[in-house]
Amino acid sequence: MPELPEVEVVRAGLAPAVTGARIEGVEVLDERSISRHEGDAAAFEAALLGRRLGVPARRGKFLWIPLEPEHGRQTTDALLAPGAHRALMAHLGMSGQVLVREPGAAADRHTRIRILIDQPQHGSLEIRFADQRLFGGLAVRPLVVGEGGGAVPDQAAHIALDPLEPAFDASAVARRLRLRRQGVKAALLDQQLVSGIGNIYADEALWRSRLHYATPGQRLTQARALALLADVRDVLERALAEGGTSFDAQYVNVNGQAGYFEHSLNAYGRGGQPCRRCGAIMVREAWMNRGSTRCPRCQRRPRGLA
DNA sequence: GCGCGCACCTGAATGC
DNA sequence: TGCATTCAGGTGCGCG
Repeated sequence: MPELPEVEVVRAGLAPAVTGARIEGVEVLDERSISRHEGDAAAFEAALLGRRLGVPARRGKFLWIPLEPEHGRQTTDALLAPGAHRALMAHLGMSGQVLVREPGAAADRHTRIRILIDQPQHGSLEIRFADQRLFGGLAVRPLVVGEGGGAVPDQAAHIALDPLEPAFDASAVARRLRLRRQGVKAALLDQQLVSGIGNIYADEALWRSRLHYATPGQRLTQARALALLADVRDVLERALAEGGTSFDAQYVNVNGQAGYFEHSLNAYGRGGQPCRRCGAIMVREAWMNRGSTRCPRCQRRPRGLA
């Protein structure tokens, strides 16, 4: 599942291939993959055709490529003031992939959108958005001022800074976390508190911090909350260094290659296996319509919780 | 405002 | 062998 490290690997892979490129063709094969776009496939294609792409950017699990300003072109987008900037926004959802291929390369399974570009250094390339479960998608969205002051697509304006952004204020996030009555795992997955964390890295960070997922944020000291956020950052950085996690082959980089962090996972997907710290058998429990894996010895349920 | 449950969606795995 | 069911989970929305 693509979380922050996987999306960052995709962003970094896209940067040399798309920066400065001109869009020569757009083909929407499945309109469900542009459900976040306001308009039909024809409108999506018209919004991109002939535009030049800027440097890909990311916040949490949202990825976008700014479209360079249109000089002398009249916009028909009611959301957009004349001269304002827009971006091609991507969210990978559960199974989205952004692939860079040579034109005419063999078909990729579940390809939903094809974008043909001409890049000054690399010539003609095809960007493919493939998505099995259709939770992800592409959209052309106006850029607005997001948290921290930078430009983000309007649909990501509510998304908090992620732990790898220079402006991320761990002390402030820890204070907000400690106001929550909800369990720490639910808080970590709240993209309006801290972005980029999904089920895999939440389980990994909680294992490192020896915290049960249901521990209320209110029960954490500031030091414990800061230590948890440090563990979150550490696990994200390590996963990024290993090219991300390709647990069920739903994530690959822009060249279609899997990451290696699956081999370094200590919690997610290890139910029934011994804890790498204490040897107790890890348990996988139903939690919030998902699964959550923990060590019953290292990550005990807090006293007083059902 | 917060916390929780649910719909969306497909294909692999499992059960009968 | 074939059909039905279960499971995976990020996001947005509705309800209490």
